[in-house]
Amino acid sequence: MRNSPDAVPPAPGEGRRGADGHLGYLLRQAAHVHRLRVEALLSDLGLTSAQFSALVMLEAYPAASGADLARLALLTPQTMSTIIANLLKAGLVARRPHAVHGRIQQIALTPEGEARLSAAKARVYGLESGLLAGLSTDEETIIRRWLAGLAAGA
Amino acid sequence: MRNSPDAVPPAPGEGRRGADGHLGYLLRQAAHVHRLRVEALLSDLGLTSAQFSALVMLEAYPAASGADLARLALLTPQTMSTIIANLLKAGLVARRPHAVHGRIQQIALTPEGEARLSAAKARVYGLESGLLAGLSTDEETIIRRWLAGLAAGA
DNA sequence: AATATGATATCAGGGCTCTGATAATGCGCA
DNA sequence: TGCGCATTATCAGAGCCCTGATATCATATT
Repeated sequence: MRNSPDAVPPAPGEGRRGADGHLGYLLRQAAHVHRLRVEALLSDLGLTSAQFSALVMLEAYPAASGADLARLALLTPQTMSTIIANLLKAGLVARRPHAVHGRIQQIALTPEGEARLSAAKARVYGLESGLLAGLSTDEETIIRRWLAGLAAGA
Repeated sequence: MRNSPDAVPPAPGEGRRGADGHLGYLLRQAAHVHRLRVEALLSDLGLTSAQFSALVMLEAYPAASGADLARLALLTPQTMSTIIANLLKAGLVARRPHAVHGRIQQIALTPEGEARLSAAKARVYGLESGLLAGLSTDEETIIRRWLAGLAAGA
């Protein structure tokens, strides 16, 4: 503490803030730090982490609706709607009404969106190797299974 | 997809959304799902995940300043400031000026804040065991080390 | 055919998180 | 003494994420 020299906080990596802290707390911090890294990497492309995820999904599932994307990302339709709105404003995606279902708006990448996504993927996926640094394949498998189980609601 | 039967998305846990997806993506989803669980658990106490974290730190480091708490949580002072503002509004913490340093505001739990925190901790730490379900101690150590390394900026 | 149900989209509002900018305080050094 | 630097707090603005409520459209039920 800067203001109370009698209660010195441990540095990250020490005490309960380190590997013996609460697992939920560690998970939160790790995801937070990783998200900050991704956003720093993408900031000059004018993309946020959430926008990048949406573009990746849109590339994999073209002509998806907002509700489709929300389901894929485990987000609410309202949240996805604001992300899409920002991508629309930036001209990275476009919408057109569904040919049959009058209410549905299909969303697609624009050429500019594809270009931006391509540049972003090269950078972000470069972080992936850093995430694996120092891990054996067995360890990687353990971690992957644990994370996937959590994400699937286990 | 509900609107395009020709492009069926995998369920969570299948395909690239499962354990063979991108590690950064898995990390994000896992932390997201866990945060939702914590907030569902705490909603009737009127606490968010961020507020709970702040209260835990305040209990461990009494009379910390907003800047201190921000450092502990790896958040910006501005972010911590809004969290504190909401805790103040709810009467769970109180502030008083530092005895020597005129600018610093020291923050402390109120009795109501302590009571609320105590109830919340019992619930949240109960989730911890679920996070460990099916893991050997070796596996747990691997996961802990990986998360802590990431959070520490490795 | 009329109604009920479910899916989609959107409005409103609140909390979390960031960046950028501003102001006040305390400390070190010329 | 006085100036500059670091720290603290705060204002402003933007994006993400949630809950709750509403309106539109499609389909299934009666």
